[in-house]
Amino acid sequence: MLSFTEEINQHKNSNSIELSSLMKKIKRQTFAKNTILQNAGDEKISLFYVKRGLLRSYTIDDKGKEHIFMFAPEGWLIADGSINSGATELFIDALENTEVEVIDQKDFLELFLPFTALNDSKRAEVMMRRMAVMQKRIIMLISASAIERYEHFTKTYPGISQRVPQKMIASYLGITPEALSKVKGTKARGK
Amino acid sequence: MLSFTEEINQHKNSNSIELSSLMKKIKRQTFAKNTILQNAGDEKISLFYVKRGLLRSYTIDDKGKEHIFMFAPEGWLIADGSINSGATELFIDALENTEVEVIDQKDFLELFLPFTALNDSKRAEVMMRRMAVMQKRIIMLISASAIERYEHFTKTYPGISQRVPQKMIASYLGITPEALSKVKGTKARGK
DNA sequence: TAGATTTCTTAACCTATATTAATGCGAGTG
DNA sequence: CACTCGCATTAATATAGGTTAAGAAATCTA
Repeated sequence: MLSFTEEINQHKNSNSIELSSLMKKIKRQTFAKNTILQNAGDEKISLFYVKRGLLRSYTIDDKGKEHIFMFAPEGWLIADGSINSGATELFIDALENTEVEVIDQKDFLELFLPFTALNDSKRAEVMMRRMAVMQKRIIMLISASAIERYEHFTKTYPGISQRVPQKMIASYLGITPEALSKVKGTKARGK
Repeated sequence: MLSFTEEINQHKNSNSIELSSLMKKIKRQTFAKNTILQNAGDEKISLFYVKRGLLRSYTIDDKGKEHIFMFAPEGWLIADGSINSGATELFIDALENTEVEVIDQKDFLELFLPFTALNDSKRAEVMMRRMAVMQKRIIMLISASAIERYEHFTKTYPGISQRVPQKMIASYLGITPEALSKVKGTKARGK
């Protein structure tokens, strides 16, 4: 996927006033490892495009347990999809020193999307691809065993298993770190 | 949500030639209970708007087991979100005698979306709402117990638990019918 | 580098859910 | 109405994964 600024630069045809005012809405920021970019309950929803590094989004349940919703390595877009009560439900933080482009959800919807050529069927396609990924994950979660989930993860995020702690992968899969460790061990030994 | 035709009728401002050619793309059909509307592997992806009745979408795994992805009662839109290899991955069938409006995905993307006023930020909002629902379900699946999942289901589909067999609800939740029966029983007795 | 801290692994034990099977109920069909 | 057949329930048993705990390995930090 292209970053926000790259996407905009593809459409220089438009007048430069509109273009530069949109460009001002996009901030480039760097965050140190372990920095929190968004807290659940924040009223401003932002979209982050990862240029370098690694982010994750997650919830914390009543018992204080984290549940990772997604990871976002280079080239990924990450944001809280929830729009209830206008506030966010997910935390987003940096698992590595990370460089991002940021845009407000409001600006994204009102300025960015209408500006780019994506405001035709291509834009719907991008979102449908995203929904396809979620559909696959839901089906996996209702049907697959721990080891099958792990294998699904490695396909979805190639090369990421070396960059994040296993306990976070377990959290993403909806199992405990101990269960993941066990299941990986027995699988390796079984070969 | 509005049906396809209702959506179109909101935009009579456009010229009537374009409007009537679009209208021709939308078919109204009725399907008897237990009829299959779409098989996994079908090359034509259709979108179904349910005017009356009840549909569901589901996969069948290697062991022949069904996994229900979603239900679609009156007012819901149902379609296979997967776009891999241009073919569908889900089955869609009728749980009741059902009346729908149907449109091809291709026509939906190329004609319907550009036609309606939804081709601005509103359209993105509709899809974001959909993604928010999926986000909630994923978080529920990685974090909630059987009974919590059931309660989440009754909130998502109020009034539907009386219209579908329990074993299908169990399938939607990713648990066995026996487990759902037990868990409901102990909960009722526990009160 | 040493020490502290976090993460991973292993193991013993526990619990929720799966599996299998038997029974009874209810809806659909002749 | 009688006969299926699919569905729900219950129970006995099995198992995957959870919990707890402790030590080993890796990573961070001074």
